Amino acid sequence: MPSTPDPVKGAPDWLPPDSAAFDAVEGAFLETARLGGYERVRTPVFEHTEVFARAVGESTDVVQKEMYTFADKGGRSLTLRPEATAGIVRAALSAGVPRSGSLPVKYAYAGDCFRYERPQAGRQRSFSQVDIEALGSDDPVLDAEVVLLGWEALRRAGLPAQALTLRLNTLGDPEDRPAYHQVLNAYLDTVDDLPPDVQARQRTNPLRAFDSKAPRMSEVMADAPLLADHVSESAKAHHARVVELLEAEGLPLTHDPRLVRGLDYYTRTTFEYQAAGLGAQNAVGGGGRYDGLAQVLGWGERFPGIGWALGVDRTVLALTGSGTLPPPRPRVAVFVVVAAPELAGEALSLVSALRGAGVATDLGFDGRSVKAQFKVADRAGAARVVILGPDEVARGVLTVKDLATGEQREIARTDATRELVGP
RNA sequence: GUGGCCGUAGCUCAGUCCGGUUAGAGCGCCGCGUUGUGGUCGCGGAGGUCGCGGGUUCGAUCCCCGUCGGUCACCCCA
Repeated sequence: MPSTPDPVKGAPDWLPPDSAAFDAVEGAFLETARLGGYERVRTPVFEHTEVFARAVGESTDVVQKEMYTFADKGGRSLTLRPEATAGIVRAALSAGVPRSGSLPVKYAYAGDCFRYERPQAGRQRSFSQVDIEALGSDDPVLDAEVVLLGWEALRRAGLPAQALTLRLNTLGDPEDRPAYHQVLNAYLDTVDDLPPDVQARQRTNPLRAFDSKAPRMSEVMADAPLLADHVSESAKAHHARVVELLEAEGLPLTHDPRLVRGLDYYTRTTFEYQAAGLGAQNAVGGGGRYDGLAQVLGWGERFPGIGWALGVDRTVLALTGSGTLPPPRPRVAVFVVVAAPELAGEALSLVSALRGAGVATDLGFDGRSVKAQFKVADRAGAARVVILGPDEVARGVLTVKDLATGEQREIARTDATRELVGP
């Protein structure tokens, strides 16, 4: 017995009517980016593995256990992107953008990313996000703009403000890290029952101790020295300016000194948007500044940047949970009922002419009864049905029925496009 | 990678605890009630290897073991 293949674990399909919600959310995000002057970029879904290993960081979970890495037939190690920023920055560097254009450049991106994780509510192995990246400026005004745009994008997608939380933190500069790591490790060494995973991270990236959700660790970390208290004066001033600007805009900021993102490239400003009604995975978006990323990727000079990623799937989920999904639009405006099978060719010509005039139009197939075709028209959400039968053809007319009112009239065949355009 | 819960019609589920002749419901789908007319209503119909494999039994959707899949959570992130 032949059997159809199952979908790949964690790789969701989007079919109607759900796909309409997906498009609406992605569209709202991209439109917000466009209004902010961000231009669309596309980069490949795979990169050389080292792009992510270096950018995201060897010590991260993403690189250590979540990447789809494979060798191509030329023996290159390639990886399906687990996130978009690294590839976009790499593309900008490949094109010599730091030396060629007026800065900052503003990029927007939409597409799928891939991480090998156990799926759960709001988390899939193949997921879709929209990113914006502003490259080539370390102006705190830019930080504020980016954070603000993310908020507006989520609002435009339909999430009510009261369902959203915005968490903000600063991670300082890379140069601030070694001294702080010493302070933090000294503190952690005073704790005698550290969980093994935290002990392991102490060497590679002690900041990740803040990530641990072990009950014991929440007590421990409550008293831990905070990075925000050990950053340079310029980073502090930068953060203060960002906060000042965002508060002036009335954004409901939550200061979270323990917000440590799981990607190593973040510096200074980091933030996360959380939505209600999502289950355990409640972040619908996040981002931050990554002033050291270009250099990690081998660029010889400083090339700062900042951006966010918003989860499309997760936002659809949040909208579903809060019952604020917009109703899907009708599939077509006009439906042509073919009252006799031999008129199918004539019907196709009519449909084609209507489409040419910008009217979304479908027609009946399979020689089904007029009654059955009307049902299809109704389900398609058509406002009007055009009946094409032997009688109409003989007299050079069309019968047009308004499905909402039930009114029916005849029009001349030659007037079809003019009569059927519009409401 | 670890753990809880769950796999019965296209979908949502009942039945399984106390194994027993043709496995049910609602929705959806198809047709009929109009000889060319939808949404309501009525009637009829199609559709199921009860996830898969093995075991116990006279007999398994039901009990046992294994396996695969789904789901939620941990870890972590969008």
